[in-house]
Amino acid sequence: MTEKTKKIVYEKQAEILKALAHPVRVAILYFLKDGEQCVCDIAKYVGSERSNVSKHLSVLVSCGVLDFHKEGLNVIYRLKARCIMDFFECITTCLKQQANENIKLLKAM
Amino acid sequence: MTEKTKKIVYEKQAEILKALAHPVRVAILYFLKDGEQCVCDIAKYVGSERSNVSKHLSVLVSCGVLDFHKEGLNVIYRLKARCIMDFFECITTCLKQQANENIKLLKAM
DNA sequence: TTACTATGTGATTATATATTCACATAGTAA
DNA sequence: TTACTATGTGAATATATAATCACATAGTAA
Repeated sequence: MTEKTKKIVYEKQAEILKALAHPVRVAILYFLKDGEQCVCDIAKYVGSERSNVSKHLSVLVSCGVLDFHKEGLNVIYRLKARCIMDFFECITTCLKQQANENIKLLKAM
Repeated sequence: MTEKTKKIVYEKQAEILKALAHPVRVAILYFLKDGEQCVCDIAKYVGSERSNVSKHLSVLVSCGVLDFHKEGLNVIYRLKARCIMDFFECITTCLKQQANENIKLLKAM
C-alpha cells in the first residue's frame, strides 16, 4: 500500500468509527441488534427527542451500518453490518480490563 | 442490567470509540501495532505536527488503549489494548462490503 | 554552567458536531 | 376533503474537538 492509499484507509476507518462514536448511536445499535425497529420505538428506547434520533439514524445509514425500508407511515431501521457488534464485544473486553486494573490499583493502595 | 447501567455502558463505549475516531489516531494505532515507538517517529509516520501528535497520543492514553514509558529524552508509546486492532479488521470488512455493493450498483446501471 | 533535543501544555482560533424547535411531507383513516 | 400520525429537515444555537503557535520542562552532553 502506498502512503497515499494508507492515508485514505485511515480516513475511511476513522469516518466509520466517528459515525459509531456517540452514546445515542451506540444505544441504537444495541437496540437493533435484536431485530429491526421503527423510529418511534427507537426514540423511546434511547430516550431522546425524535427529530434528534432521526439525525443519528441518518448518520448510521450514511456510513453503511444501517439500512431501512418504509411500512406505511413507519420507517423501519435494520442493522446491516452485523460485524459491527463484534467490536462492541471487543470494547467491552477493554473496559473490563481497565476496570480490573483499577481494582488492583485500589487494593495495592 | 438496569436502564441506568445500560446508559452508562453506552456512554463508556462511545467514549472509547470517540477516542479512536480520528485519522491521525488510527494511523498511530496501525504504526504501534508492530511495536512501541517514540513520539518523534510517530510524528514522522503520521505526517503531522509534533505537538499535535502529543495531544492525540494523550487522548489514546487516557482512554486506556496506549501506555508509555520514558527512556532518556524519549517517551515511548506502546499499544496496550491489542484487541483494538481486531476491530480495525472488522471495519475493514465493512468497508470492503460497502465497496463491493457499490461495484454491483455500478454494473447494474 | 550553557546549549541542545524531545516532549508536553495553555491560549487562541477554526472547524465540526449535537440539540432544539418550527415546519414540511407523506401515508392513513374518518 | 379534513384531521391525524410518523418521520425528516433547515436554521439557529450550543458544545466539543482539532490545529497551531509560543512557551515550559526535563533529560543530555559539552
